Amino acid sequence: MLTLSRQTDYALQFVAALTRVPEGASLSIREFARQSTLSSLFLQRIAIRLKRSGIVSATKGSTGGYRLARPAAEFTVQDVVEAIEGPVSVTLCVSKPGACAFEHKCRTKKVVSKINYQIAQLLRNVPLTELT
Amino acid sequence: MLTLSRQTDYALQFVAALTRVPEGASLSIREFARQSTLSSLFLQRIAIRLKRSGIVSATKGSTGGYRLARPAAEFTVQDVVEAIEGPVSVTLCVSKPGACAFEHKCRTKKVVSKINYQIAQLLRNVPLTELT
DNA sequence: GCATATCATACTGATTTAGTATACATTGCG
DNA sequence: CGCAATGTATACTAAATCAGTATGATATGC
Repeated sequence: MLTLSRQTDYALQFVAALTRVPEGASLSIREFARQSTLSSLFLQRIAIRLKRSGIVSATKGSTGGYRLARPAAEFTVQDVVEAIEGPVSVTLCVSKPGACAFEHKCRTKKVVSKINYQIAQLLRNVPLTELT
Repeated sequence: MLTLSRQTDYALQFVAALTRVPEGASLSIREFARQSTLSSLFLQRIAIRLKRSGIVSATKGSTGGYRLARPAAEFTVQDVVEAIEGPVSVTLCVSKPGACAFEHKCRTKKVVSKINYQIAQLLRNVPLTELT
């Protein structure tokens, strides 16, 4: 339905909060959950995906938490979306060539691919600094 | 997941075929299903939505079928998407103000709204003539 | 009258997604 | 050391969405 999953939505909220964390400090899931009234259990899975994608880094222990792995200006909304949902793919045929039996005589694929590319590009033009 | 439903995909295929129907002629669901190997039952629901949105018009009877309600240049991909899925809404808060309890202290809404608008605008820039 | 269209509604099964539960591992600090 | 706070991992459940099907009604041309 051309909509971002709630996980991605929450991920953006979380990352937005991280852009405000001072250098050297960190933000724990519990603390962010308290601020945002989102489920901390749910946020955990999201944070881990962000970590695996290299957007945030984490430290364990009682004073630990998450912080951006690099300055906010170096990441874009596209990075966050891709970390949670995988590559933008408006239709199946864009991401999985051969998945559609009708592909060889399909007249819309070219246009759809172009739209897909433009949407990804659009997301790439929004750096995380805009979320602050 | 930022993806179009299969219904929308099929709707675009169908509309693309309609752009090639000569003035005065029409294309039946059955005939199009034969060409495209898509389910004709499934296509029916889609065609009806397109009709309700004024994109296509229909005539019943044995020589009936569908045709574009106006020239292809006057419709865009956005019209088709909206006919099937409703207004583009990247997150809930864009289409239903008040649905999110966190809305008043949300830091991402502004950016997300902008992205939403840009995506809709992008789709509006693709006339159906490009599907031919 | 019959074949071929569109139109309307309802149902089912599969897939995805949100959200929860539980256990484990690491770190800081008294 | 021992405890509390943190992240990490996996598995599960319930709700929502979506694809696809079935059936019947209504209109039209020949």
